[in-house]
This record gives sequence, structure tokens and C-alpha cells, in this order.
Amino acid sequence: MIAMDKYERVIELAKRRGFLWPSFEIYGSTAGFWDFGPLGAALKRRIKETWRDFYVIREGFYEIETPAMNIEEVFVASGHVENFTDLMVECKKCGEAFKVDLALEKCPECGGSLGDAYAFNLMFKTSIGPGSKRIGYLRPETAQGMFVDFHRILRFYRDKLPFGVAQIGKVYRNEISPRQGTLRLREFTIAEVEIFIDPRMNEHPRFDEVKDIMLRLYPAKEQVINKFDLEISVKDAVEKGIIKHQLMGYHIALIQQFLLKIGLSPEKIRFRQHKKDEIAHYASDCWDAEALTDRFGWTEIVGIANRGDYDLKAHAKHSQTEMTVFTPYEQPIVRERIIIKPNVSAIGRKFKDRAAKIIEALRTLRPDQFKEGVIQVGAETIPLTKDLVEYERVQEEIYGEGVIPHVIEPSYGIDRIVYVLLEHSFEEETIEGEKRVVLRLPPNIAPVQGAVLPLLSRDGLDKRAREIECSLRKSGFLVDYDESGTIGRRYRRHDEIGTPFAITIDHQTLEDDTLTIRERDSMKQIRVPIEALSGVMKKLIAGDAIFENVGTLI
RNA sequence: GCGCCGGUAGUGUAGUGGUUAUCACUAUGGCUUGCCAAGCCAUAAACUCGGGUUCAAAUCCCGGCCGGCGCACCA
Repeated sequence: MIAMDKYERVIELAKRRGFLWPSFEIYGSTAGFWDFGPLGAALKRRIKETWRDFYVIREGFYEIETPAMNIEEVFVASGHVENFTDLMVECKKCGEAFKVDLALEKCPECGGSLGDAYAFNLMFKTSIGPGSKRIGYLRPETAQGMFVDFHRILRFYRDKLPFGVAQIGKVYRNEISPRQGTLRLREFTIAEVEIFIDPRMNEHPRFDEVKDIMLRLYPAKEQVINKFDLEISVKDAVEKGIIKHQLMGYHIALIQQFLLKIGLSPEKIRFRQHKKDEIAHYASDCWDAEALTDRFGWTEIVGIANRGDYDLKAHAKHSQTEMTVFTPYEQPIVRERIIIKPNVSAIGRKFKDRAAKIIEALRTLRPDQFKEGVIQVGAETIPLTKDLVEYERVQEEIYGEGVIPHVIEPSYGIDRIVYVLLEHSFEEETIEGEKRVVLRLPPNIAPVQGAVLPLLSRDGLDKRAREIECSLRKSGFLVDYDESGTIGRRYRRHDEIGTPFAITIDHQTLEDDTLTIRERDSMKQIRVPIEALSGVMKKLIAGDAIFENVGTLI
């Protein structure tokens, strides 16, 4: 047998044990769509819950939910319609692809002749309602939902920066040729946060909590010059200007903490900055968290972009909606100003039907623009006599100004994280000559938290085990009962799906109401009283206790 | 989207024109054992789809779909 590489072994396990499989298999499947089976869906759910712990609970960024189907206006404003619908043409000689340009006859790279033009649009397009009057697109990111709702969210947060909004949801991109399992899908789950900040405030009040965290950074400059990544603390990276400011540094550190919490290997994570030519149309700076995979090398799993005020400006313009936050000055600014007061009734009598336009033009003028005593209305220059216009000197206090917030956006590709986590957790080892496959998932991430196993399926051990299974379920643990085959076989079955603890009921259980807990990674066992089981499991899963300390080691 | 290669039970596979489609693992039921994939018996389970050639196709030819690799794409 030809040795399978790690990708193949992980996918084989994932399919066989119910984590992942291609969608629509009975109809021949379609590239870019994968189903999450019972264990995959559970694993993904725990990852999403951990993400919510980080962003919704710990950071206080409330979560919202907006439609996956969006109206055309949203993506016209965001630039996606323009930036996603391009006619492309490829050079027959060198294969280079270009946007179609009528002036283009030969390949600008090599002078070869060009092939036929083809359209590509990464957004799925459809129509809403009967009659196809309204064009709809499936969203390629969740972010626009947060921008479109900005005025509502701002009010919810009582008109004060900074604040953040989170959303987890399905997004859709009609990739030309998706490959590589769940690493590139046409429908996938993204978890995004839009953090709205005052553009003048780049600091983070809790920066000290993360400042000493070590990061592996691969800045844009290094990719061009030395091709080395570097180990550096968050604090040093910000001070040296490698990371632009504290806010960015804080959130990069947070991403790393999250990835480690769910169980990715620390030595297989780095942050790579986008180079100028690969940055998205909406962003001014972007870092990707990349995970090292066996077959595909460094793979993007999280992106953190500085979107600036691009999106809010765009939606403000297209929707004619104010998207600013009133930010007060420390001291109100007092200033004197001369304002123009048109004599409305006199102008009306003199200019009749042109009066309205003249008055409007006067009101939008500053006094210094009206020195000549003439007013420009369309192409016409109209002289105005002094009786038609008055000036008034006013004193006004300005308390603050409307600021368009800037946006920092961490964006997680959840499905990619699921695959990478499976790969990083996957281990094969040899125990007494037998191969043992084990998923070393953290206990709080593993889909099944405990296996309840009667040593024998008779002598009343099975009945006792069923009772224990039932009580664990009532306490909120996702457990599996298994009495099929030898105890060793059952341990191995659960090792393979990452179940962190196996609870075994033996003859001694019937005598003294104790049972054993076996730890997946060490294969050690402790004996604990039944009444302590629930509390012990809770501590072990939360990582609040050391295995050997919560029972008697056997 | 282009090019090359591939597609057989849940998994890994044998099978170059006529086989009851091979073997192993897994799974299910039973016997046995009784704390790390032991053994025995039984059972279940497959030729990617469509068309063509042929008396006869898993096998040869064409096309679709899916997968792998390379190019392009991945805002």
C-alpha cells in the first residue's frame, strides 16, 4: 500500500468517523461543498462557542445576525459588484490573466496572443421575489451586514466609540475551482468582528495584558527582502512599528490566544502581513494568521484587516445616510462667524421662479465667497443688490464633530480552522506493537466529552453504566455509551475521535460505588467515587484540575 | 477554466474482455476473554454516472461528475 500523506489520513478518518464528508455524495458530489457529520458539527459548534467566549463575552462585542441574501445596492456600495465582475482574458503563450481592455491586443508580459474573454463573478447572483425586479446576491462576507446596520448599532451602544459587533454566519463565494477539502469552499462559515474606533485612538486600554505574548511575525517587508519570519513580543513589534499600533497588536495577540485555546500547535502558527499587491480593495493593512499544514504549507485561517473608513463612507454615500459618530471636544470651541441671511421675500418678488435656486445657493455659500456681490446659479451669474442680502455676525460654540469611525476586522474561516485543528491534533503512535490513532483535542473542544464503558456487558455492569450515562447527560455532558467489543478496542475507538475521558464501570463499582476514569493522552487511570464524577468531569474538561489530583491513581 | 493522472463495500485494496468481483480492516449479532484494537462462528456491504464498441465491459472508446497534481484564480 502506498503511504498516505497526513491530509489523506486525516480526511480518511474524518469521513469514516463522521466528522466531514463531501456533500451530495449520492448524486456525485459538487466541488466546494462539504457536510459536517455528527462529530464535525459538534466540533465546529464548540469552536464557535469558544470564539463567542472570546469576542462576545470577554471583549463585549455583541453578536448580531443579518441575512445571507443581500440586495444589490449593498454590494454596489461596498464595491463588490465592481470588483467581482470582471471579464478576464488569458495569454495563450504565458498563461498570464488580465482584465479585458479593448486597447489590449497582445499580452503585455510576453507579447503572445490572447484567448477568448470569459466572465467571472465570485458572488452568487439571483433574483428576489416574482418578476426578477430585485437582484440579490449571496454575501461573500458577513461584514456588510454590520456596516449596513451601523446607525442602529451605534444607537444601541449609546452613540459612543469604540464598540464592536460580531457575527457568525454562512457566506458564499463561487470559486472557479475549489479544492483541498474544507480549505476552500463555495459555502462556508465565517466569524467576523467589526471594531469601530475613533481614527485618532490607536491605543488599547488592556494592551498590558498581552504585551509580553510572543508572536511569530512575517511582515511584508521581510517577505521581499530576507524571507525570514521573526519571533517578537507584541510590545516590541508595536514599538518598532512592525505592527502599526496597539489596537492591531492587541487583536493579533487575541487571535493567537484563541487558536492556542482550541488546540492548534503553537509551532505551526504565524502571522503574515499582506504585501501591497495582494491587499483587498477595502483594506489599508492586513495580517493573516496562517497555520502550517502538512500538504499545503502555510494556510490562511484568520485575517485581520484595517478597513479604515472605506465601508462606512461608501454606504453613507450610496444610501444618503449619515454614518458618523459625534465626538465631543474636551473644551468646546468658541468662534465668531459671519452668516449670510438672504432677504427671502425681496428675492422672491424680484426673481420669481428662479428665487428658490438663488436662496439655496446663498445658503450654501461662505461669506468670503460672496465678495463680488454676484451669485452663480448653474451656468448663470446673477448680480444681487445689497437690499437682497444681509449679514449677521454670530458667536457659536462647537462641542464636537462627526467622525467616521475606522474599522479593525478580525475574520475567522471556521471551516479551515476545523480542518487544521484535526490535522494538528492527529497523531499516530505505536503502543506495544499496535498502532494507536489519537486526536489530541483539548477536552473542552472534543465533540464527545466522555465515553461510558461497562467492563462487561453483563453481571449488571451494563445497567449500572446506563444509569451513569444518563446522569452525566442530565448534568450536561455529551457522552457516548459503548459496550461492543473488548475494553481495549473501545478505548481505541474513542482515542480516534478525541474523547478525552473514558469512564469504566467494573465489578468494584457494584461493591463500593467507585469507577475509573481513563485519560486519553496519558492512558492513565484514576478511581473516583460516583458522586464526585460530575464535579470531577467538569473540572477536567475546563482544565481546572490536574488529572492525577482528582482521584486515586491506579 | 486549461493540461496530465486517477475513480471497485464504511476504509484500504486484488482483479487487462467471459470470475459467484479478491483480501484485510471496520461494522452488526453470538461464543469466549475480562482494563488498552486477542481468538472463534455468523451476517451485512462495492465496480462514479451516461453513451458507444462487442455475443459478452469493472476491464476497450467517448463524454459528464468527482478527486489529486501543475498553471490560472482565491478581492
